[in-house]
This record gives sequence, structure tokens and C-alpha cells, in this order.
Amino acid sequence: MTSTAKVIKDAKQHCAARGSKLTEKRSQVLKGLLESKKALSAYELIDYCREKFDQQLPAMSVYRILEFLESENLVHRLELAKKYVACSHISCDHTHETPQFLICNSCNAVEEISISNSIIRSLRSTIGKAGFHLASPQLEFECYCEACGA
Amino acid sequence: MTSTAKVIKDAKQHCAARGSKLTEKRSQVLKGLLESKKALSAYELIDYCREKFDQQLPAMSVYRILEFLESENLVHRLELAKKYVACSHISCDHTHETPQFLICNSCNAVEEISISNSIIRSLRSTIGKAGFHLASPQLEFECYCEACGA
DNA sequence: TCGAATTATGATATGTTATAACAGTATCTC
DNA sequence: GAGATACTGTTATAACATATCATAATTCGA
Repeated sequence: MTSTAKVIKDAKQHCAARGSKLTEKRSQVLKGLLESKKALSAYELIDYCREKFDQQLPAMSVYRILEFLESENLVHRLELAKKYVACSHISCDHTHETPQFLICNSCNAVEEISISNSIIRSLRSTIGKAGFHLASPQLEFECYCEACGA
Repeated sequence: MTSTAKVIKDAKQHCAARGSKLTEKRSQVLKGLLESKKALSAYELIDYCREKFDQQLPAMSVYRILEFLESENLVHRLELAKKYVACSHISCDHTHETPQFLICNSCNAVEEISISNSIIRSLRSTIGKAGFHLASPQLEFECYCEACGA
């Protein structure tokens, strides 16, 4: 079984366990994100599914499907890049820490990392002193990857 | 002289010193950002200027003007919120550190803060280990402000 | 098992942010 | 005053996203 197929199977079980369903179209979209090595915008994903899987999806459906996949923690939405990536831990059994993302400004490569608790704590404290608090612990950083340098 | 008027005057001098000009329309746009207490999108700014100053500006001009103001460090563009704020240090004479921004998800209030060098260093190092480096030292964090709580 | 409720998807229109391309006007400089 | 440069206007369009209403599929209780 290919790695993608395995992840899809795991994702299906994950959904079943939560009383939801990974339908055919949903799994196509997830497959698209898994097979593409980089973050894709909703519209890029439509193109990708049409080309690779001969699956014609309206924009509205893709957005709904992405929303569903995100609610199942199978996909992360990158606010900064306005793109989407498959969670890199779908097939892990351990519970997940909050992901942080490094996004290459140039090629959209995405790295899912974990920032140490102590750094996060210091950040929170600095932000708290200004009278604010983080809306989401999922931080995103605009970067350049090794290949794109710059 | 009102505080806004003073800032506009300082901004004018700042431009003059750099060989550029804060024209009437540019100063209207800056005034809009100064008087609005929150971050505004380009299109919100158009509405704001029309209502407050009876100044009709096409979108294209506003984007060009914002670009100019940003190049003069009078305005910051918030990538995450897709909005713009006046720099809160226009009338200071000291040189500015790289700003970091806290943006309220709900009311778009913006706080310009400075994060300690040690935190920034740790972050950079974590990011570097993943083979990436920050595209810009201007970090932005989606938050909620005190009033919006949540 | 029928039919109502729920869930999933389709279709169309529109909203929001942003840029491209080209034209006209104002200002500066020699 | 002519030519260069800087500023602004106009129109079209791209990219990302949501609202709304319609239809198809599935589930689930009587």
C-alpha cells in the first residue's frame, strides 16, 4: 500500500471513530494535499484534482471540504499564505502538539515544526503585557527555505 | 495643533529630508490611518477618506499611496490581517527597532510592540534548525485584545 | 420500509484584496 | 519652454473566499 493510501485509510478510521465520514470527494482533496509536496491554495487544489484524479470540483465544495478536513485535524489552513497543507501527523498515534509552520515565501514549501514551550511561554508573556492574548497557538512564519535562499 | 496635524507635519519633514513628497492625497491617506484607531484595509480606507475628508480615491491610487507610505516607513502593512496601520513612531526621533504587531481578530485593534532580542534569537535558531530563515523580522500575531476577550 | 431529518454536494452570484496596463496631468530641471 | 520624472486616473482582471438557494444522498425512527 502506498504511503498516501495508508494515510487515507488512517484518516478514514479517524473520521469513523469521531462519527463523521471521509467521503470520496473529501478523500480526493486530502489525497491532493498529501501528494503535492507543498501548500496549495483552494483553487490550485481544484486544478490538481482535475489533472491528477480527473475529479471536477466546484470552488464552493472544495472550501467546504477543506473546512471539514480542518475540523477533523487532517488539514491545516495557513492564514499567512492563504493555502492549505495536509497534517503531517495523520498516521501517528500520539496526541499532537500545536503545530507551527514555516512557509517559504518563494516556493511555498512548508515545514511543520514544534517550538519549545519555553519560547512560547516567553512570547505569551510579552504579548500578555501588552493586554493581548494569542488567538491561536498555531503560529506561522514567513520564511525562505534552504533552496530558495534569498 | 492637533496630534494628527503634528504627526502629518513631522511626516512631511521626514519625506522632505529624504527627497520625497507627502502630497495632499498621501497625507489624506495617512491622516485616515492616524485618526482611525485601528487597522484598515485599503478599501476601508477609501470609505473612510470619502466619509471623513470628502476625498474620493480610486483603489489603485490608494494602493500606490500605501506603497509609498510604507517605503517611507510611515505605514506598516499587516500581512496577516491584510490591513494597514500608521507607524506609531512617526514623531519620535530615535531610530526604530523592527516592529512586531499584535492584531485583534475581532476589532482589528493593533498594538505595535517590541519583542526582546533573546526571544527573537531563540526563534531564529529554532527556525534555522529546520533549514528555513525568516523572510522578515516583522512578526505578526493574531490575538484578541482585552476588550474583545474571547 | 416509508418518509422526515440530516448531511453532503452543486450552481450561481457576489464580496474582498490586489495588481496589470495604459493614459493623462503636474512638477522639476535644464 | 521642452523633455524627463513623478503622481494620479481609469479600466480590466486575477486570486481568494463566502452567501444563498437548490438538489442528491444517507440515516434513522415510527
